[in-house]
Amino acid sequence: MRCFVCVARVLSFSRAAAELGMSQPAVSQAVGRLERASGVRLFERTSREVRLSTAGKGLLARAEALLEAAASFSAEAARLAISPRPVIRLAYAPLVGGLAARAARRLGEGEPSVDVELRAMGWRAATQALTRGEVGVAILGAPFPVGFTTGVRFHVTVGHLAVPAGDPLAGLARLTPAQLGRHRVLLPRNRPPGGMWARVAATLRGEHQHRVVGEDIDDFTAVLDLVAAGAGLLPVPHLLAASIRRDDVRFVPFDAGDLRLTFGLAWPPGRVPSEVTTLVHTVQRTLWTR
Amino acid sequence: MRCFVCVARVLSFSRAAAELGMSQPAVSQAVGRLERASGVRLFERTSREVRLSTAGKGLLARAEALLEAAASFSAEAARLAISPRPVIRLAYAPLVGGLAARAARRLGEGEPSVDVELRAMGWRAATQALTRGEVGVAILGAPFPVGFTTGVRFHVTVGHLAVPAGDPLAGLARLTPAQLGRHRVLLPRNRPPGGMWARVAATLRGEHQHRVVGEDIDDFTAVLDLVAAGAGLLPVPHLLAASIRRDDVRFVPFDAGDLRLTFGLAWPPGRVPSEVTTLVHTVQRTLWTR
DNA sequence: TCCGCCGATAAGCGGCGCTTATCGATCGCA
DNA sequence: TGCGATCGATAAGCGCCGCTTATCGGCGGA
Repeated sequence: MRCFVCVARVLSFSRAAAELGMSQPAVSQAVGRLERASGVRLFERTSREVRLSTAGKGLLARAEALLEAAASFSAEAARLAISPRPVIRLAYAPLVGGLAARAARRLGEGEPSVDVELRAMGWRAATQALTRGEVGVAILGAPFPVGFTTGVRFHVTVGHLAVPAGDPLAGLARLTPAQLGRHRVLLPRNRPPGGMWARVAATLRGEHQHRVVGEDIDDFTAVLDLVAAGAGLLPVPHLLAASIRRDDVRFVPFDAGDLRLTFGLAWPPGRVPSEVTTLVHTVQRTLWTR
Repeated sequence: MRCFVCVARVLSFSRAAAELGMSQPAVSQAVGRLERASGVRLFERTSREVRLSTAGKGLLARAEALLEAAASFSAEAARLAISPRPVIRLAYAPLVGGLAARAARRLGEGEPSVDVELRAMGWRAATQALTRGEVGVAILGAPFPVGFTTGVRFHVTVGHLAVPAGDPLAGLARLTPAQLGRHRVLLPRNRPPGGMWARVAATLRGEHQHRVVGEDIDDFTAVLDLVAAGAGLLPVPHLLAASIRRDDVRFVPFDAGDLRLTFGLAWPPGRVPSEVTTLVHTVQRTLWTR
C-alpha cells in the first residue's frame, strides 16, 4: 500500500523504490500484487511514463486514508508505550493560541497526571477532527458545529490590523476602513457563515479588495509572513496582537465597528472523560483570571 | 489487527480463533506480535479471563478505524473491478427515501453510464459521511452543515402520525396533539437544533411524553416496527405515509400546526464531479414533476 | 545504430506466520 | 485434596510470501 501511494506521488517506480529504501523490482512486485489482489490496474505504464489509471485515482484516497489510520495507530501506540497517562487533545483556533497555551500549562500544574496535546487548526479542520474523534475538545469560533456540546463562551475583539513594518500605514496610531486605500485584506477562502472571517468580510464589503489566502487559516505565523511580504493586511484580535512580537509586522489599532467574535469550547456529546471536564473548567478559570 | 479487534470483542482467544477460522495459537501469536511491535500490552490475561488493558482500550478504536479503511479500500476495488463506471454516492434522510429512489432511477435512465449508490442515513451519519468523503452528495434536512454547498431546497410537511393498527387512535380520521393522551411519541436522541425532530419536539413540548429511540433515525422500517409493537407514536411526513403500506401500522392525519421542514442537497465545496451536478438537476426535475 | 533509462521478469533465499502438539496454570467438583 | 476440564502460552515444523540480485525488453535521444 505504501508502494502504491509512493509510486502514485512520484509517478516512477525507480524513484519510489529509492524513496522507500527498497529495490525497484520489489516495488513493481508490490504494486503488481496489489493489482492482482484488487483486480484492477492501478497504473497505466507506457515504457516512458507512469500514469494513475482512473481506478487508481479512485483508490488512492482510500489507500492514503488507510496509511493514515495505520500511522495513527502506531503513533498512539508509541505514546502509550512511553507514557500511558491519559491525554487531552485540544484543537484551538490559532488566534486564541495564547489562551490555549495558558490553560494547558495551568492544567498541567493542577493535574500533573494528564498530558495535554495542543493542535492549532482552522475552523474546518477542527470540526473535522472533532467529528472523527481525533481531538476530544476544541476551542472554536462561532458558528459551532451542530451535534456537539458547547460551553464556556467568551468574546474576542478584532481591533488590530497586521501591517508590514515598512508600510506608511504602520506609522499611524489608528486605522479606519477608509484609510486602507488600495491595500488588500487577507481572508481565508473557507468562511463559515456567521463566523469571524465572514463578519470581517462583511465589515469591509465593497470598500476594499479582499485576497484569499487559502482554505483556512491554520497557522498565523505563515499568514503573518505573507503580511510582512506585502501580500495584504490581516485583521487580528487584540489578544493576538498583544502576544506576538515581530520586527517585520506592526499591529495597528483598527476601528472597524464592533467586531466582537464569539468563541467557545465544543466537545462530543454523551459521556465525556473527566479530563475534558477538567480542561473546560481550567479554561473557564483562565478566562476569569486573565 | 483483525485478531486484536476480534479478541477485544469476544474477550477470549479461543473463541476469537474460532470466529476467525484459525487456530488458537495463531491468534495468541498475532496479538503477541502486535504487542511486541507496538510496545504496549493490549490485554490483561489472567488464566481465567481476558480483559482489555487501558492501552488496549485506547488503541481499539484506531484498530477498528484501520480495518474499516482497509474494508473500504477492498470494497471500492471490488466495485471498480466489476464496473469501472463512475458512481455517485447519495446519502439521504430515510423520510425522503421515495424521492431519492425516484431520482436515482431517473438518473439511471438519463445517464446509463453512471451508477448511483443510495445510502439511507440519519442527519448526523450523513454529515459525517459527507465530511469524510464517503458520500459525494446528501439529501439533508435543515440545519445544513456549514462548509458545504447546498442547493435544491424543498419542503416536506409532517402531517401524519404512525399509530399501531390495533390502537383506538388508529380508527380516527384525524388527530390533534390534545387527543394523544398518555401515548408516547418516539423521537431520536440526537436532534440538531432547528431540525425536523427539534421542531416536532417543540410542537409537542410539555403536552406529551417523548421517548427516545436512539441516536438518530437511520432506518424508518425499524422504528415503525417499534411503533407496531406499541412503543410509541411516530410523526411522519405525508411523503412517507403515502409510500409505505404496512398492515401493523396506520398513518393518521395529524394537526400539529405548521410542521413544514426544509430539505436540500448538500455537497462538498470546490470542484464537483459532473455526475453530482447531474444528480442535483435530476433531483430538481424529479421534484418539479412529482 | 548504439547507449541509457525504465519497468518487468526470473531465480534464489530468508523469514514470517500458520499448523499441530504440548505444557502450565487455574477453577470446579467430588 | 486430587482430578479433569479449560484456557492461553510455548515449541517445532513447514510452506509461502516478499525481498534481493541479475537480466531482459522497449523506447528515446545522441
